[in-house]
Amino acid sequence: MTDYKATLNLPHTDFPMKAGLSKREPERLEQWRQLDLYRRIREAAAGRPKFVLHDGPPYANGSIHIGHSINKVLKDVIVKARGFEGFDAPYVPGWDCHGLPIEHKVEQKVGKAGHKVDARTFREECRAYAAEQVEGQKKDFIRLGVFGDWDNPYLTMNYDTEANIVRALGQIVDKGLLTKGFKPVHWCLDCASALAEAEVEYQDKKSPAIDVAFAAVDPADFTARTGVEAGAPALVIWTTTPWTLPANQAVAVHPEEDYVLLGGDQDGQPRELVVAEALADDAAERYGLENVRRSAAFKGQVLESLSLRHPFLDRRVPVVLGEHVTTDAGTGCVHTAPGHGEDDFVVGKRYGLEVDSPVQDNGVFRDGLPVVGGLHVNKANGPVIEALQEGGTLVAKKSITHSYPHCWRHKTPIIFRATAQWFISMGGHGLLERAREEVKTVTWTPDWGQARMEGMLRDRPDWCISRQRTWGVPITLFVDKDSSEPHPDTPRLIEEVAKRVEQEGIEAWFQLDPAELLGEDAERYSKVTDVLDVWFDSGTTHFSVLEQRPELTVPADLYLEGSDQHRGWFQSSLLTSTAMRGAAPYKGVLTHGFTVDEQGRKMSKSLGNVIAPQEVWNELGADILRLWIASTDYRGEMTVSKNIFKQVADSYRRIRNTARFLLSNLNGFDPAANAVAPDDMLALDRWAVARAAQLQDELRELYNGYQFHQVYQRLHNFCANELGGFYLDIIKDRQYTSRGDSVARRSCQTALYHIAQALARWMAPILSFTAEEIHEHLPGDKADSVFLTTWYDGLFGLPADADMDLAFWERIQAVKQAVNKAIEEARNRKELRANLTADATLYVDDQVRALLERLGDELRFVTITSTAALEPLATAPAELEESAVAGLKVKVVPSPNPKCARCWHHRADVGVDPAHPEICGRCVTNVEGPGEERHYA
RNA sequence: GGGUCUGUAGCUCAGCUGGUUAGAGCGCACCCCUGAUAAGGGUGAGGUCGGCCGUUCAAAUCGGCCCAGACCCA
Repeated sequence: MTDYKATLNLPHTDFPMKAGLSKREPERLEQWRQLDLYRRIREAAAGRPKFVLHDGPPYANGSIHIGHSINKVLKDVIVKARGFEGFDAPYVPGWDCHGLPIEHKVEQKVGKAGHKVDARTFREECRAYAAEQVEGQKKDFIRLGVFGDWDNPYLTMNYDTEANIVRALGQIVDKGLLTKGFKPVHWCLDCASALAEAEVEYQDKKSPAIDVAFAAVDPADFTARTGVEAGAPALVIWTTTPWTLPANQAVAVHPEEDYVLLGGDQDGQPRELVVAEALADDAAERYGLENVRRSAAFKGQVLESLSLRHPFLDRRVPVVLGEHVTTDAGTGCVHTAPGHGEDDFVVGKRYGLEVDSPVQDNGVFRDGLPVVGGLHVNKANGPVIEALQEGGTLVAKKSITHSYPHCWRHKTPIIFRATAQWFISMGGHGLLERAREEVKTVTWTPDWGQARMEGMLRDRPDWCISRQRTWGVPITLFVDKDSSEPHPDTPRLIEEVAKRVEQEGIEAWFQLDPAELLGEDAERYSKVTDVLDVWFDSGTTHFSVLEQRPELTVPADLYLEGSDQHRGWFQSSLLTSTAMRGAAPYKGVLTHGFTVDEQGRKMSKSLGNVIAPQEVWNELGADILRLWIASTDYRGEMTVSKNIFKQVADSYRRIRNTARFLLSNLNGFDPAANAVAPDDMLALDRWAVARAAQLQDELRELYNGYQFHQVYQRLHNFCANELGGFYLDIIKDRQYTSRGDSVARRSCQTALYHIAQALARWMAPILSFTAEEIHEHLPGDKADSVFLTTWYDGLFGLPADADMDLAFWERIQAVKQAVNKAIEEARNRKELRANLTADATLYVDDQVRALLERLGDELRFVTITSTAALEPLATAPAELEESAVAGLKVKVVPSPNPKCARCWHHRADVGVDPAHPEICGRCVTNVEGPGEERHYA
């Protein structure tokens, strides 16, 4: 038997089937580094329209987790896709470097500032620690394949950034938006500092729950207001923080709520207690009242300004009205201490109540106070309750477990405490109102982001930006020692300070002798030592980064972060930008969800369902991680598990092998010399290119709309359906058996070349490593990197007058499916094995005949059967069922003809040439004749 | 407890303004190939569209309630 295999053009490529990503990706990174690729891309894109995605700085602490990966990869996909779309899309990564978590880490190492080390040394340690963290995270971000200016990122602790944060504060002061206030803030007793809202978390806590009677000073006044006769009426409040009672200034009731006077005996003593009607039964039971009498109901508003006696202090407090009062629990009468609660503070302001804050920074009550003087708040509940008992004002006492704010670092309960703090006023110059207007100008993705942002801005309180901490950008103000007013020359002073900070960092402020700047005035002013909330640092990067770096612009085109940042960075950025320049710092905001496990639960160490990104790229490769991120709809929760990564790896292989097959069939193809002109290409090949062109349009639209999971779906389906299941299967015969340089084969290679070119770029934003590998294996002249190109412009559609248009080929695919089905049935009946052992007869009506006749003799190459004959539908054997294609029945029988040793088709003309007894006529001409002609497939 | 979301085959996703037997790819089962071979081709089985109640001639698509989950807030 002659070996005809040598006469075939079998596929060959060095592009490996096995990706070996975990090993190859680091090599690729090194190659990119040596190419100085990020800079090369910038050069190539110079002068093109800009697209600025501004990086929200991750906090410089800890190794990166899967959430970081999602965030950075989504950004990278967008930046790269914008590059292919023809934009100059720089990416300057950043880090958030000041703040509490770093202080905590450093405290564990060197002890608290001011105790074991001085503040200056402590800050140096913080700076060193943050720098180290930045390097660690940077290494991982680079490993993910994220392109950016990694040699020159922005750090909020860079001296110039610190200086510009100070300048940003200066602008806020200039606008008159900085105010000093005495307000209740979350106060951590262990931090001895105010906490940002983000630093507070809720946990269950056991607390005493007491009911306390506030007796009316004048029972006659009570009766006059309510029409209820009473000897010694008292309003009852319910509280879980007895220690705040010394600061009580009022009792709040709801104006529209119904209240009643409960009369009865408690342990033999008569009581006359005012509670909300809705809670009266509960209350009576809780108090163990006997012989209960209940008065007619009256509205809360009639009690307004009724004078009450403080339960254990010599103080008279009024009844006030508040919409915040609820009847969910308690009594409907609310203990009000403006120094210890937000609602209380607001009501207190309306009624001119005193903001009493008897607790000092260290959590200890001021000396000399009755009952609690000198006591720590954590030890004050007992004495307060005793005092109530003695005064007979304690009506009930039990213990409850409830959700209570805790410090996210110390995990200890925090308190509300009024302290002197610096605020950015939301009302100043209508800041909040203006910001709400700006929200409307922004494109939110998903669109509900707007509603969420608006909701959060609706009742936004003033922003407390001061922190009594060590590692942060200082609030660089000199305030009058008497009036606490900032120095009248503050704008100039702040710029002076900023210049020094630019040279020496924030230490310049802490070491500054006020006399240097103030001269003789230094006596009258003191330096503020508070530092800024870190949200101010990151919130002003639109100024300290976007406005400073020449390659960036304000507003940015896009901010992209997790959906928690509606309250975080998106908001701090919006507020400061609106305050400083009257406009939002971004044109668009995109948010992604958080990861959950297969049960839909969040990732946490305690649940043990955490997947480390490092593990993923070490085992499967960064491209698999990237593909997972792209394949998941980021708008909702993103489910992640080992199992899902396994599935993603499976689909990765499909895409990779499709590319590999394209490349292997480009063996011996030089596009410059061998490409066939579009008009000379075979119909099927032109169709394949046209489908690719169509797909490219879709993919571009999907990339532009940030719909990456759809990009993935379309890309994968194209590889599996149009290519694997149809085109590539069909062209194998022609590729392998026709003459090496025949039009039939070169036409196909031309199509494969165009598709491979396009495919590498389609996947490049997502599968960056693999795309570069494909690009590397492409024949012909090419750029040093796929990322130095834009979308492939070598694709072309079908001619407008094409006989075989897209609809035609769609019908052909349906016919092929019908044939497949008939073959499969025959195979199951054990009549057939391989497709090419089959002869197919297609019984067709006139319509289908008109369709299929256009392919002439080449129909059998499409059906991949040895013959494909057309017969009238009416002559079909009775037992044949109609196929899924109307007007078509398919009969498949084993071919009676001998198998050609070369092309494996079963043909009657095998041995037609005596010199080649084992092969068919077609193969003879392909082996030593002029070669067969193909027109369609 | 409040705000904003999510819930379609084992998995990842389509299903537009309500209208024939709810689709795709993967996975799975079975078959084929051995000239893409730790690949490739084919056929097939999988769905109470989270649940309940409504509106409607008609709902995965509209409304209400409930359940589960996420983020934010209290």
